[in-house]
Amino acid sequence: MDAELIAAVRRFNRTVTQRVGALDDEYMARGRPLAQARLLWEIGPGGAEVAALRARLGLDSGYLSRLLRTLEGDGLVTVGPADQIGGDGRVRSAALTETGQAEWTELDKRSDEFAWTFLEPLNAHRRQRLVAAMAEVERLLVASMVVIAPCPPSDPRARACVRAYAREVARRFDAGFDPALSNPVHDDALVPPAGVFLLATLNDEPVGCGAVKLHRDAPAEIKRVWVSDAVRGLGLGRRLLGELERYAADRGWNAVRLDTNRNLTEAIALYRAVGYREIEPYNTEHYAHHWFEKSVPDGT
Amino acid sequence: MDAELIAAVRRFNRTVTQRVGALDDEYMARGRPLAQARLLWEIGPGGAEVAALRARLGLDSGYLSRLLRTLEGDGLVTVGPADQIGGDGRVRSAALTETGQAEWTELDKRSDEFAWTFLEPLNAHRRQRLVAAMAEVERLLVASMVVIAPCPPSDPRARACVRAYAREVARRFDAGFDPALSNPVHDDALVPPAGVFLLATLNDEPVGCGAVKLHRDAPAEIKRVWVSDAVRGLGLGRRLLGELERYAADRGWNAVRLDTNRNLTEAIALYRAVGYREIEPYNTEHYAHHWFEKSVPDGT
DNA sequence: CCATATACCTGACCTTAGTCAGGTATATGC
DNA sequence: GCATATACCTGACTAAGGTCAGGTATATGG
Repeated sequence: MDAELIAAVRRFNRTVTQRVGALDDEYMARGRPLAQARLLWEIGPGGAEVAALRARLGLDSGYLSRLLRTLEGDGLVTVGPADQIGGDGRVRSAALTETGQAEWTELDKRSDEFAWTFLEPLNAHRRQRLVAAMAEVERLLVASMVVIAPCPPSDPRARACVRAYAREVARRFDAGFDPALSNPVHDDALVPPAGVFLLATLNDEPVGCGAVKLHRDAPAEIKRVWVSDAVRGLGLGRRLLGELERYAADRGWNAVRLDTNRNLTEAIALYRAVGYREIEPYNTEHYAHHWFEKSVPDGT
Repeated sequence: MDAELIAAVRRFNRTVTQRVGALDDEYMARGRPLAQARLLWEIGPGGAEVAALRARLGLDSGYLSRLLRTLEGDGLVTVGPADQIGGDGRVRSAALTETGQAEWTELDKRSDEFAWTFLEPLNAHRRQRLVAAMAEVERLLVASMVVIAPCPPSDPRARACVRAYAREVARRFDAGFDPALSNPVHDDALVPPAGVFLLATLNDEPVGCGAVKLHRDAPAEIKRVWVSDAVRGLGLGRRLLGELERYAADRGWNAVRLDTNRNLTEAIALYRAVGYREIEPYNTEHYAHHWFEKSVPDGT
């Protein structure tokens, strides 16, 4: 741990996040309790389902209900059944009344004004620099906010990742990608104890994935490592690979291997960088040009 | 107002300040109420006077007393008379007990760990970039956190600024600076209605100043514009000049003038940039080589 | 159709944060 | 030495944030 870097981050946390965060809250609140203001904001002009609000704001179900009743009492919000056709009759949905819309617009305006207080004292050149630096901080902090956790391959978020993976290889392989020509991977093989599917999420949105199959009497096999464009270049691929290797190692496997297409050059570079070495083909995957193996240290 | 820049700042506020700020609080709190944890932190290994804590944390006097009693009750802090020799007998000072010291060290360690969570997933190169971007954001946000307000020239913070100003010109003038050779400025001339002294503060620390004398039957005269190294290059000098000009204009003066030394090149560049034009000498200031004047629009 | 799960709700309750009106002891200007 | 200000304190009070144990209505798997 580099003490100087840590000190710099701490200074930033103190002066920027604490101070700006507190001011932002004040602007947002406008005399109203902050929790109410935030909720009003999250409901937004388009309305939102109660469950979604609960998840986004991380509130207790009872607490959220009470907040909604208060906003209803103030004539800012109406809560009614979510009117999806044939939808779940228990689900309810909150929408802004006309007064609520006006209030939301006011909040939006004040948020703009608050942001402007940072830009206003600067000249055009420094404004650009500030915004660029903010974007850089934001992007690099994203790396620490990505959560990697096991997930059933049947989960809609997992499916979304695999579809994105397929779309990407279709775009990059020389002759597209036809799943029928490729060795199939069954869900069952990616569910413990046969293997695992890891999902990487950023604020609960899927941004990457990876899977490993624990073959009987053979090295474990890594499949479907994919990282969303939004978070590429932040070391997520490396982290996913590491977690998959550790998963296999912890369960007694001492080597992992994988196949890949020659067009995925950054992936190949990554494999080499983290210690994979090229081996003879161990399967007949139609789209593979390279096969790699890495021995993984015992998990004990 | 540039909508794109504003949107970028708002995104930053949302993802960085809100999220990181909230996490930082959690780390800090460790099960203890946040206000207590913050107070414990602010007391620090060296102890602190109660008044200083009140100012730094912005707490109500009664509330702070109660927090101190709680920490005392938990055996973390002792509060006793501030033992300055011949000091004010009303002033009291808080210090950490041994347990309190241990707790403080733990908070410090956790703060380090929290900062490390941002750095850890990045490689060395990106760590440097993150820290550099954070420093840039911090520096540019400072501009919006500087508060300019009138202040009696006898205020200790005003005196500190004027001393810093004198030190700086002593360093930069060709033959040093001897106040006895320079036209004196009396405090009375910088107190309304004769004139005003403006103090620029950042978190209540003085970081700049400027004064204007409202001469009878003559243009107003700007004196002692100084900006601390810590905030130089953020447009504070320009802001101070603008406020001084407005002060004079609002009171019926339609021109301001000032004298300056040839070595203060950035100041001279600033004067020209904001509309001052060079005039014949209007006084016999020993250290002046240039005299400037600007007409200021009526305040009505 | 029954058992169980889920989505949302209500009521009871608690802690934390913070304000305000005095109170006591010391300092300060005249 | 008196009036007034100041530094810190106590007690009474309030609002906000939040938890928890049920309750009701709808969904779901067998």
